Amino acid sequence: MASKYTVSCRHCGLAEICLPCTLTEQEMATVDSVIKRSKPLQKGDALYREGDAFVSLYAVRSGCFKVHAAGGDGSDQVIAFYLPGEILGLDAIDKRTHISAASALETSAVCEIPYDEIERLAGHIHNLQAHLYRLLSREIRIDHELQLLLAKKTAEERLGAFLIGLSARYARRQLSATRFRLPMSRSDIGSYLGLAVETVSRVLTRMQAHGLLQARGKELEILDLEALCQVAHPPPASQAS
Amino acid sequence: MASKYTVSCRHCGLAEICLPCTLTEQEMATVDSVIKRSKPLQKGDALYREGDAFVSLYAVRSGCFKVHAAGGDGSDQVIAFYLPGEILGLDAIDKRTHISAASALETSAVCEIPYDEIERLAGHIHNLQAHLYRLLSREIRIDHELQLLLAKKTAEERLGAFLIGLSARYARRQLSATRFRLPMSRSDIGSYLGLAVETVSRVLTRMQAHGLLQARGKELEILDLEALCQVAHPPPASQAS
DNA sequence: CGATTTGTTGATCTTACTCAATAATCGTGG
DNA sequence: CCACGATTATTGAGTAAGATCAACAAATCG
Repeated sequence: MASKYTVSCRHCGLAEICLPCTLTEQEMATVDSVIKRSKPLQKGDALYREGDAFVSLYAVRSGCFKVHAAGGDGSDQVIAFYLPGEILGLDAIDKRTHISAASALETSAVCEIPYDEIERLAGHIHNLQAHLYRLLSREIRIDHELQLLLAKKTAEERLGAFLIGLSARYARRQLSATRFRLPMSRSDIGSYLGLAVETVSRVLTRMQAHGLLQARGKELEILDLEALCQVAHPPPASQAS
Repeated sequence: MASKYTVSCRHCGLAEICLPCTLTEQEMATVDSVIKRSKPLQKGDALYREGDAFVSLYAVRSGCFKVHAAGGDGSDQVIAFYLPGEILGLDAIDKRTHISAASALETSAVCEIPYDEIERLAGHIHNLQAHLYRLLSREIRIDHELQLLLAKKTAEERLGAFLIGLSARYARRQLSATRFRLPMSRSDIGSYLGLAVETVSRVLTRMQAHGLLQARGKELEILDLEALCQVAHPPPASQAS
């Protein structure tokens, strides 16, 4: 008899968050048995560094991580943010080496998923195999969506789309879609979106002035999600004033 | 006895191009048997469209494809280019729907890899399973590298890095790294790199004036790969004049 | 061979970057 | 707990890079 579960240790409480997959009780227990619960990381701690050997995937249990890599010019470019229920390290499977670093943005905890073991299990459990393919595919899809976001020309569009995306991710976790804490700094956001810190700050101020949101430090409240979507997705060749 | 082969139909002649994987002769034959050779597509033809049901992955056999999606503002944003030996459609596995379209940039041919069948085979052939994970992981890695490229501020850096990347991909196929045809239009390049067509044209002209390359229409010759790398990877806080 | 698309070049303007100064927040130790 | 320094965020002024608009040239295609 198959029941709805999730690929992640059950003690993590991530059941509703990861992609749902259908495994039997026994299969689920087998998967659980290879997943380790790691000790928490403090703000700024590295989960892994550029060049580290790839051993495990990590499921964020709590907190938030940024994945970042050194750009050619010495700057540290943010590639992605990971919230609870999301999986880090998928880009390292191929080369068996981390090409980017992952750092905690606040006190965070992860589940460690030793890759060789989960891959071995996938050979026996077909639904697990299919689940992992979907997980990787989803990451690719998200990356492609980000490219669309970054193609948006104005700073308002980028930041708007970014905030809407964050909101949706919190909502998926049953948290408020309109009131949350930005775990990352303005400069992380800027790096991620290809904008200067000052521009991020200015755009937030401007959005606030227009009554779209309320930002006090890292606390954010979206006051007009509708209008924010308008800003992020401008209707073809027309400005709604 | 296992021998070195590649996941792709043998009649495609892609043996050196795709990720190498170790399969027995018999396993290789089984994989080959599910892969179909499709009829060629003409320039502008769609391999699949946004919203199409996902059925197969496609290995580019000859020619070139662009993957593109409608941005919020109605524009058609280029997400990626695929050259022979590269696999299209990996972003659609999760949702079973293509979220972007793929179009031939010139007369092209593909091998069709029915996903359900290859996934089923992966359940039996462990090396194939692992190979597919690496394939997906590589796509994620490439996307992350692109993000680093797009974070590069100036048009020169982006275009330089783009051309170097293309050069490397041609070189991997045993073709000239310094003399090749750009299969895509200037406006495709601009869309991909987040630049206006005019900027792409101007930067190419400028690079030509500096003796870095020779561009006549779609024909490109890199005259000074060393210097082009300098342009793409500017040394920290110093301008080489 | 003419029509249409694609590419180049020029002039102008806007956006976001840079530099700079100030303000708020955070973390730490007295 | 509060004061201190350090980091992070905001705001302002000036500038530069690239977008846009426009005209023209070249290539492609039927």
